[in-house]
Parts: sequence; C-alpha cells; structure tokens
Amino acid sequence: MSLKIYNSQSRQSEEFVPYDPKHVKMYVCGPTVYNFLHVGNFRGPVVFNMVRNWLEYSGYKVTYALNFTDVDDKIIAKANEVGMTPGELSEKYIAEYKKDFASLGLRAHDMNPKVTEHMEDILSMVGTLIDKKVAYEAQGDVLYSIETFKDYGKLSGRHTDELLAGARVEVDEKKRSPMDFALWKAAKPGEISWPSPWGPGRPGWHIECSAMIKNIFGDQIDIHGGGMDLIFPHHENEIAQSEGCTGKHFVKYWMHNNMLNFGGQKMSKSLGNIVSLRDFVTMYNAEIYKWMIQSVHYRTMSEFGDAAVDRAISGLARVYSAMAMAESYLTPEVTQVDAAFAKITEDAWKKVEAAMNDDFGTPEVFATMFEVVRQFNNQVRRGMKVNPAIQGKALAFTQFIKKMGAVLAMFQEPAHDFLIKLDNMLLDKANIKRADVDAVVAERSAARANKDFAKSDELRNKLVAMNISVSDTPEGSFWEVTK
RNA sequence: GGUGAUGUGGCCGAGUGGCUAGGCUCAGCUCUGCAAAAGCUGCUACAGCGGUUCAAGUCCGCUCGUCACCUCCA
Repeated sequence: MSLKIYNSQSRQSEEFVPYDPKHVKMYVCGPTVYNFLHVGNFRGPVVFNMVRNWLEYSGYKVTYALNFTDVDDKIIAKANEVGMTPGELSEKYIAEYKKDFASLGLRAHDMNPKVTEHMEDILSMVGTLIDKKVAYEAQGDVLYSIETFKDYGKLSGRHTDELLAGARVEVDEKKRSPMDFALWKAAKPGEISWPSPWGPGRPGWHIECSAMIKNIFGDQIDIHGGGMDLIFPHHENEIAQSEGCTGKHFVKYWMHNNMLNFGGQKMSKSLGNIVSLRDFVTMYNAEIYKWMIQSVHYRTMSEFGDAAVDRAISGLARVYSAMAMAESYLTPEVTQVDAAFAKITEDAWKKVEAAMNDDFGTPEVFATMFEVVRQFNNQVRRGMKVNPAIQGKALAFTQFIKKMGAVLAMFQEPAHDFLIKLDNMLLDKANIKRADVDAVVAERSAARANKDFAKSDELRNKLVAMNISVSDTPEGSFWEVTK
C-alpha cells in the first residue's frame, strides 16, 4: 500500500517517494503576524497536521517547519498605527497564533523560523543570485530577473507574456521587466531596516521562504504546503529563487489546500467576511472546527457557515454518543477485544488506509467511521447486561475511533465530558439554564410516576420548544439538547 | 481578457470506466404510555449537447453556470 499525493505542479496524483526514504522534509507557509487569524487561515495548519500524522503513521520520520513572516509592509503599518515597534507587534501576534494553534489541539511544529532570525541566510542567498546574474541591484532594491529563469510559470501554469498581457502590474521604472519581483527592498526613511551590501533595507516577501528552507533543510525538500492562493506569485517566485540559486529541483511535492468560503466567497481580510479562530473556538469548539475542515477533502473549496456548523455538531454528537456508550461498558480491567467486532474494525481500518493513501481522503475516513458507529450501535445498546462480549466490542470500537482520531487530532476527549460540554455550549447559545431544564424534567418525571400522561406530554412539548429531547429509560429520564 | 479548478439525489459531500460512499432531511417499521436515542427498510443522482468504449458520473470535445488566481491574502 503506497501513498499517493496530488502534486500541484504536475496536476496529478503521484506516488510519494521522498528524497530520503526514511525522513520527510516538509515546509508550510505560515502567517504574516500582524493580527488575529481567521478560521480560513487555519485550514492549512489543520490539514498539514493531519498530513504529518499520516506520514508518521506510515513509518516516516517527519521534520515539519512552518514560518512566521515577522517583517512586512502590513506589520510596519500596523505597528505605527498602534504605537509599537514592528518587533513587539509581531511577537505579540506570534504568541496569539500559538495560543490559537494550541487551542486546536494540534502538535507543535518542529520549528517555526522567523524572517528576522534568518537575515544572514537571506542576504547570502540574494548575494548568490546577484553573482549568478539572476538578480540585479537597482537604487537600493534587488530585483529578480525572471527572464533568466526559463521554467518561470511551471507551477502556476502562467507564462510571462500572458502575465504582461494582464497589464495589472504597476509600472516600476527600476524594473528591467515589469514582472521582476523584489528580493530586497530599500528602506524608506525612518523604517525598520537591516544593513546589506545594497544599503539598508529589508527582504522581499518571497525570499524568506527560499532562504529559510535552504538553511533548515538544504537545497531540496519533499513537501511544500500552503494555501492555493499562494501558488502565484509566492510559490512560483520561490521556485525561481531556489532553483535559480542552487540549480536543483526545489520541491518534490507541492500541496495546496483550498480556501474556506463564507457567504459564497473566499474568506479574506480584504473582503471583511471573516470570523476569527479565537472567536469561533470560544463560541463553539475546536472539535467542531476540525470536523468542518476534515470532513471535506483538503483540495475542495468549502463553505463555512451555520449550516456547516450544525452538520458538524450533529455528526460529533452521533460519534461521541456511541463512544460514551462504549465508555459506560469499559473498566480498566477490560483488555480483551471481541474477535468478531475486531474483524469489523480491522476491515474498516483497511478502508481508512486506502482512503488516506489516496491523497489524504479524509471524507471517506468519516464515511467509514460512520459505518463502524452504525455497526456498533447495531450490536450494542444502552442498558444491555454487561458481559465480556459486550465489553470486548466496546473496547474494539473505542480503539478504532481513537486510532483514527489520532490521525485527525480528534476524538481524544472522554466522551461523556465532551457531550456535556457540547450541551452547555448549545444551552448558552440558546440562553437556557441547565437548572431550568432539570426542573421541568423532574416535574415531568413526577407526572409520569403518577401516570398523569397528559401532563407529562404537555411538559415534553414545553421541553421540545426549548430544543430539549428527553429519554425515558429504566434508570430514569435523561435529557440532552436536540442536535 | 488570461490561467486553473469545478458543476453529483431535498441539502451537504466522496467517488480509481463495469461493483452500496457516507451524513442530514423525508416516509414506513421495531422499541416506547407517548416520545427521544438507536436499529431496520425505502428514496438511485451525476449541468447540457455530442463523441470514444462491449461498458462513462468517471475519458475527449463543445456550450452554459460557479469559484479561485492574475494585486496583500491560508
């Protein structure tokens, strides 16, 4: 069973063969840190966290770097606006990013390189590009001459003449060709700058990734990830810089996650249709977010809205309810899985492997998970007499969900606790107090005990109006928020 | 205008030319005082028009629609 990855450059799925058969080098473009990030920005981190997990499951050692762009026009502008230095501002938002990242329960990257910590690498790479006559100095700027790079456009499928025909590039007298892009920008008066052979200035946006990758990993890496919107010009320019510098093929597999839409359009700061991840996780829950991201294939554009949130909640309730039932049958003494049910989960796991190996088909993983949940519910019900067979099924089921969840960074919480958390969240949103529901349910239980079914039904209707479902079991009446 | 995606049943969303995706909704049944949850059963779709093939949602062409990129953007 081998892994296939869709390579954006070749536009087809290719068998994954890393340069080093045991060790995968993976780099993903991270954020420019000048503000809180929105839910769309975190699609990539969730996706590539899953990618790393799957590579590790597949037996590879993975080194995963994600950068922080901590020098940039927007950072400088925002810093001036709020009266901080660019360094203070970027450090603040790096800390906020890390909080968001941790709130999603994602594993830390192996490294988070920053532009300001790789100035020497950047200067050295720019110097090499000038020496190779691939770049030229112009009034304190250093520009990359794309005419020197024959493969320019091989990732995005764009050709320089077409780009020129687009004519949406601002004319810059300093450029030999309108499409040339800045490797180094001369500092404006009073702006933060670093010394260089071409005068004080700062790096262009694209060079940082090339330089940091070269410094951390060397001339070649296996996987380079990022959002689809980075294909042009950012990644195209990275290729030009890195290959122009080393003469070697730069990235073996380009992986690009699609965008998150909101209201039918790409979620973006400039359009203003954004929800910050911080707000979303505070109001909802990280599991809901990860469900929304991973139940859709990473290369499919996905609509982020209330309907999608509701779907995620009902799906989570279904899975966690089954897990809670399994939990109720398990004790630390239960260590033996039921052979018949283990066969079911083993077969399901083969489907999970096949789906994941086919360019990380997480939607099919979810489908398989639902099938296992259904089979478990079919064989095990609440209130069954506890016996080793039931417990063995519960164990096999739990192990399957946890194993799959480990790849998705989901389903690791105690199920009962999670369901209560989910209900509390929904009660808060509806502005309903737990005690009020308890009171009505208690009143109804009393009516039922007196066989006053008319009153019982009346109270049930009242609960239904509050979006509460009551279940009457031999052990008593329990309620939950209807999902 | 250029480049690249994409169009699947009421909704969401997978899909490697022939074999049940899955979830939600809906209808029926089991269970239940009535319900809920859960289970069982049912609902057979691939934008349109051509073409290739023994066989196409799956390949090719055209048309129409949607989206992204071409400007900072995950």
